Formats: sequence, C-alpha cells, structure tokens
Amino acid sequence: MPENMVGREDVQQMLQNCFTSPVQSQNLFIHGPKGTGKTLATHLRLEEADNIEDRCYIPCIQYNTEYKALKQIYRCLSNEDIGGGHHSSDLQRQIVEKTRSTDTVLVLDDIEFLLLNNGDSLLYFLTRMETENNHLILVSSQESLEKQVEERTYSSLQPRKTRLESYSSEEAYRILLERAQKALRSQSLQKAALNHVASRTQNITIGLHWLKTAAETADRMVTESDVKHVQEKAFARYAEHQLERFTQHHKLLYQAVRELDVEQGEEIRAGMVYSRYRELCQVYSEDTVSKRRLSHFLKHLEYLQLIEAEYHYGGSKGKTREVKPTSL
DNA sequence: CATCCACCGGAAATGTTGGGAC
DNA sequence: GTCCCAACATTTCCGGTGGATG
Repeated sequence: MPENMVGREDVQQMLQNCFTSPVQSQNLFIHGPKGTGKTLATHLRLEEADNIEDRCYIPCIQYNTEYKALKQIYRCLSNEDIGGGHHSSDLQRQIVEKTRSTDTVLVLDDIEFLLLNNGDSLLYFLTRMETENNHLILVSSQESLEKQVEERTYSSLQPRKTRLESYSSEEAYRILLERAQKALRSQSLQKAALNHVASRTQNITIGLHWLKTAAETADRMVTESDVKHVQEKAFARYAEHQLERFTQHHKLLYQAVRELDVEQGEEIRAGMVYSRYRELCQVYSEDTVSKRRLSHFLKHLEYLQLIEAEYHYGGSKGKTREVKPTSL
C-alpha cells in the first residue's frame, strides 16, 4: 500500500471534509468498480485524521456478520481482545458507551458482503446510536445502497454519495508507472510493456499483479512480449488473491465457471455450474454443499467481479441466471 | 389461456460452538 | 458438570417468475 495517492482528489477532499467537519454526523457512501482506489483513498485519509480519536476500519469480507463486525468495532475502540460468547446487545451497549463523547469514524469496506448475510440490522443500529460526532463511511463495489437496505435505515443514514469511475488508460499508466518505479530497478521496464498492461486493464490491482508476474519471469528487462506472455497467469493470480479469504467451495465453483466457459463458450447457466461443481468435488474428494448455499457463493463471486451474471426472472429460460467469467 | 421451464431467494429448521449461571 | 442460550453455517422447504409453446 503506497504512502500517497495520485488522482481521486475529489474523493480525498470529500473524506477530509467529512473528518474535519465540526458539524454533526456526516455519512459517506463510496462506490465504484474494483481497482479504482476506493479502499486506498479511505485508508490514507483515515490514517491522517488524527484529530479523531476513534477510527475503525472494518473489512466486511472478513467480518461478514453483525456479530463479527460488532466485536471488531469493540476491539478497535477499546484495544482489548474479547472472546466469543457475548450477546450482540451487550456489545452494542458497550459500543454506545465508548463512543458517547468522542468523535468516531467507522469504515465498513465491501459492505455488500455484510448486507448479504445479515441484512441491514448492523447499519440500523449504527445510524441510530445517540453519540456525539459520528461518521460512517460505507465502501462498496455495488451500485445502489438504497436497494440493499431498508427505508428506515437509509433515511437515518442519509449518506453523501460518490462514485469512482474506472481510470482511463492514461491514468492507469501513470499510476502503474509510479508504483513500478518504486518496486523495480530503474531502466528495467519497457514503456511498451507498461503501455500494454494499462491499455488492457484499468483495474489497478490487476495491473499490479500483472506487472509483478511479468517481472518475476523476465530476464533483465520486462518487455512487451514478457507481459503478453504472462497475461493469463497474471489474471489467475489476481483471481486467486481475491479468493484467498473464501472457502474451497468458492474456488471450485469459480473453477467450474471457467471450465465451462472454455469448453463451450456461451450460455452458462447456474444449474450447469452447480453440476460441474459437484463433479469437481468428486475429483478432489471434497464434500459438497447444497444448491441453495452455492447460489449464495455464486453471488460472492459476482460481488468480487470475477464473474458477471445476468438474471432471468422467468421466461423461456426459466428463473435462473446466466453467468460468465470476467477476464482480461 | 394453461402449462412448463429451471432455478431464485425468503423463511424456517437443523446442528454445532462456546459462553455464562447455577 | 449441567443446563440454557445466542450466533452461525448450512440445509430444507417451497412459492414465485414471465416468455414460449400448444
């Protein structure tokens, strides 16, 4: 994670305003595709906001239920570890107590993963806390928060919304160049190589994985052909990295989608993915989970933007979703 | 107009874990 | 120890969807 950030001045300014504003609560909703700097911008501004006593960063992929998130918030506020076995309402009471008279910023990153599990009860609680000066920053790769939470929650949240658009190729080039200059020996990266990467993907995380993979296999200098050569491997690594915190089932499910995509290329529907997953479980002698559960996991893959899904709510195809893996 | 497709996704049930109270 | 209980991951159950087809 770099120490500073190029671009995205508007968002950075917005965050800063939010943190320095002496007026009452101000909540933010930051959304946009993966690899556009949402997490980085939030992180950097959060670190810097030392006028605020309590600052918590909660990655909701990891803390994906109300209880886990509450526990993490408590841990962050009090700096003491706390075992399981407490009731949500206890934690809530203590959190209210701790934040009563201090300024607090809570960042909930990738909040869609929490909302999918628990609905918005955590958000409802957080927006209703009667505390002094309390900021909630919600970060998501999903478009609309309004659709994902109940009205009563949204109305007490009243967030300012901001969307990060994908970088242009030129911006991606500049950002990757700056990072490459720190990571690689000088004169070891061909302009054409970097240009190729930046023109093929504007997701910075993918770009970094790609450059890194190329650099590891390159001889003295990373050339355009080096880069082209590792394209698939680089994307596979990126996907692997995205799935790190998820279960073996997620990985097999993703593998199923990719295999089907290679084999037949078109019209992959959820049912086919599920049966391919079953076959893969046989091969690796893994236990299977139910279709209902897989449907949930498939949604995770969609949130990670490793697959794209198109939903058919009925029609000649029946009620299902059509799925395809994203790639470079 | 009835029926079918094929699975979505909400709701409730199940089984497990790790506390606290006695 | 034993009983009770909340939280959780997962399963079970099933109503619902809208164009195509006869």
